[in-house]
This record gives sequence, structure tokens and C-alpha cells, in this order.
Amino acid sequence: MKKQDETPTCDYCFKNINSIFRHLTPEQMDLLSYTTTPRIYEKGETLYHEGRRINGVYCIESGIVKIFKTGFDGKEQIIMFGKGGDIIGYRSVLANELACTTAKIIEEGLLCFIPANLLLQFVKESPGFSYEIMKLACKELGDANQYITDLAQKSVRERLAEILLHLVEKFGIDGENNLKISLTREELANIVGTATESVIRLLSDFKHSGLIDLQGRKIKILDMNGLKHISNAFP
Amino acid sequence: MKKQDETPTCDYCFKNINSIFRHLTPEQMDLLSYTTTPRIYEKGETLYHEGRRINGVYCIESGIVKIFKTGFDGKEQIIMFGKGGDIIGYRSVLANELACTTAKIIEEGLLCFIPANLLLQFVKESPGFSYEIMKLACKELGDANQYITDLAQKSVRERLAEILLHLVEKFGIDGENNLKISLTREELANIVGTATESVIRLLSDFKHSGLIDLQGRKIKILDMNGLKHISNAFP
DNA sequence: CGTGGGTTTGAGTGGGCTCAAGCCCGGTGG
DNA sequence: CCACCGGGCTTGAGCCCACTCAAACCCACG
Repeated sequence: MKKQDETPTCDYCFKNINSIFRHLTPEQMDLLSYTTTPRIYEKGETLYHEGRRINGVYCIESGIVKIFKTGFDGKEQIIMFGKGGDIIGYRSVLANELACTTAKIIEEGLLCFIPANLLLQFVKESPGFSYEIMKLACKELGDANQYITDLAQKSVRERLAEILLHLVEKFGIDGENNLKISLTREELANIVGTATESVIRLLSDFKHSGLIDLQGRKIKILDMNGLKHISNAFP
Repeated sequence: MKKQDETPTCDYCFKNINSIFRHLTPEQMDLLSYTTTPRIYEKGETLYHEGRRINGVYCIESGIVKIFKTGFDGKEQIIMFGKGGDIIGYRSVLANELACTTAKIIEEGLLCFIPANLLLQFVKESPGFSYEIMKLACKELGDANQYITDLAQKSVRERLAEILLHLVEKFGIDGENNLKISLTREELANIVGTATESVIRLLSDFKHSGLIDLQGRKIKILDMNGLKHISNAFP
């Protein structure tokens, strides 16, 4: 929560070995650093709104962003989370469509905004960058297809177990096996695609089966293999 | 069903104004025509298998391809259909992963196979082509996100109505308002993500409500607006 | 010490699944 | 030509998962 005095930098985003920007030339990197201004975004801030125009993408240096669609009756469906190193919003910019999701900060962090024209310039100029973005989209598409199948065919119980494992994979666990991301029960329900009460009952069920332990929002993972078994995934 | 004597060509795929190949140079187009050999694929043939390596993509000149994942218990989940002008399999080739879906012909037609290295060469050489593929992936990603939300939040009834409208949009209707794609009840169920019996009951329900008419596999669309209303989509 | 957001628990219900049987129709072989 | 077969389609019965509604609890915070 304490404010940082030093000028924030986007080293993790831009210069990391796995960064999608790693194929840019030094000149392009300079342009990127020059054009973008990283800043701290606080919990609850909205980066972009479903259905509105989006004139750039966000690169996440730290923090967590939830990306969701709003259904017919106003219920959120969480599509994915973004964390350090991720780039979000590129779908709508590249497809030149209105945003199909809303992005909201759920854990404060440093992000930087990259204007659409700069992104498009890099796409045109750099086949390497272009290819990275393409791979990213294809990867997400594969994940989406998997989730469609799960939603269509698996029970809520299976899906919840699977989601817990996905969260472990993406955000990791601390020294005491606690999941590093903190979500409300409702948010969990909005990932799994079920009612809040169902998540509560199933979590409590998992706890009594010795698979997890619960302390408020902290979820301690006790038996990964048990969860894998329930999820019917992760072969 | 009658065999064609003339050499098949891929004009629709390659030279159409909306083709993703439209930004290729004449030399690249020649290379494409020279390298690929279009052929008729018959109903039931499998283009590629989920979980196996895929060493190229398919361009559909005519016919219909169903693309599906196989769930834990062997049930198919249809992810999308491909028709004339579509290109399929690029996801796995570009992400350099095993195929995440299976592709099977459900209506015979002319397709041509484009080897992975040729595709990748074009991606590297032609920013225009690269951008087209990127847009395609982004478009599909948007559709996938929408379907995730629908599966998670809508009833089977709503989803079935929506799927019927999607099929009208993609495949059109003939002079008598019959849907131009012919699917088994089971296939319909495998799109919607439900049991075959549920589809049958709901179709019969829609028929009694005057929304559609049924003659074997033919589905006649009588009331688009009624379907829209039920689907809670298409604003 | 109230207030409100999040969480938990219980009761009741119904959408949609499973299982089972029968029907329809085109194909096949005696 | 007819009997048989099999795949797809339809209908019915029963059940259970998961949703809804309602009430109470917890706890951080002003």
C-alpha cells in the first residue's frame, strides 16, 4: 500500500526474456518507453468497459486484473486474469472491434498503457512481435476451447476443482500452501459459472474431505492430486 | 455426389476479395497454388485429430467441416464449423502445439492442404497476411468468450435458440426458409452442450410455439424474432 | 454500536439428465 | 418382395444436481 517514490519502470513487462516485446529493436524499445507512462492502478479501477471503444492495450508489470463479460442479467462471467507480464486488451484493438470484456483491477499494481497506433505500428514493422502476439492469441484460443468443453460437459464440482488448480498454476502458493490470489466466493462462482452458494458448499465439502483448508478468503491447498482426481483434467 | 472431371481450383479460397490471402504478392500466390493440391474430401473423413501433431492447415473451398473436442467421457463438444472461405487448423500450427480439436467433414467438399512451413513463411514475409491471421484469431477469441458466458449463464432453451440463429447467420436458409446445414440431433446437442433428448424436446417445443417447423433433419425457420427473444441475445 | 458487504446454512424446487422402451425409415440380404 | 436390422429420433418416468429464496452470522469500518 505504501507509495513508491522512485519512478516506476516497466522492466518486467518490456525487457523480460519471455516478454512479447523481446523482438523489438532498441529504437522501437526506446519509442515504447518514451510513449508509455506506467502508473499505479488501485483496486477497483476499471481499465476498459465492455462495449466501449478501446484505444490501446495495457501491459501489466504487477498486480492482478480480472477480465469479465457481463451476462444478460448483469451477472459477471470471469474470462481470465491478468498478472505481471501479461498484456491485455489487444484482442479488441487488433480485431478493431469494441471491447468484448471489462477489465478491472483486483490487486493494485503497476500497469502501462500502450496506444493502439503504437501497437499497430509494431505489428506492421516487426514480424517477430507480430508472431508473438499471434501465438498469444492462439494460446488463449486453445484455453477458451478447453473451457467451453468443460462448461458444457463437466459438473460444477469438477469445474471448481479444476479452477483451483488453474489458479495454483497461474498465481502459485505461498510457503504455507495458501493460494496467492484472493477472491471473493462470488468471484470464484463467476469463474466456475455457478451460484455463490454452490461454491461455498463445495469448498466446505472439499475442506471436509481434506483437500483444502479455509481461513476467510485464504484457500490452503492440501491435496493437489485429490483435486486433480476430482477435476478429471490434468492428465 | 457426382465426380467432377475438371481440375478443381481454389479460387474462392485464394482469390476472393475477403480471403486472408489477398495481401500476398503474385509470386507468393503462385507458390501457394503450386504447393497445394486441392482435393474432394468425403463425408466422414477426418482432417486432423485432437492431441496429434498437425503439419499444416486446411483451406475450405466448399463443404462443411465440424471442429470438436472430445470430453472426458468421450462426448463431443462442437467448437465451430468451417465452410467455404474458412481456414482451419492454424491455431495449433501457429502456437506450435498439438491439435486441440478434431476436424471432420460433415458435408463433402473441396479443400486444400497448406503445409505448415509455407504458412509460417507467409507469416514472416507478409505483414498483411500476418495481420489477417491475427484478426481471424482475435475474432474467434471474441466468439469463444461470448460462448463461455452463454454456457455459464444461460439455460439450454436460450442456448438452443441462439445456436439456431447462429446457424442461420453462418449457413443461411434456402428459398423455403430451411436451414442450409443438416445436423443430427446429437450434433445439435453437442453444440449447445446438452443431452440429445433435451434438444429433441426443445425443438418440438419450438415447433408447437410456431417458431420453427421440422421435417426430419430439415429445420424451417418461421419466426426469427421469436427465437431472438428466447435467446436473450442479438440486441 | 449500527451498517453493509461478504459468507454460511437450510429448505424447497425444478431444469435438465439418465435410463428405458418404442418408433421410423432406409438399407441389406435371403 | 418381405423380413430383418441398425442408426437415429421420440416419448415417458424418475431422479438429482444445482439454483433460488430466505434468514442469520461474521467482521471490518465509520
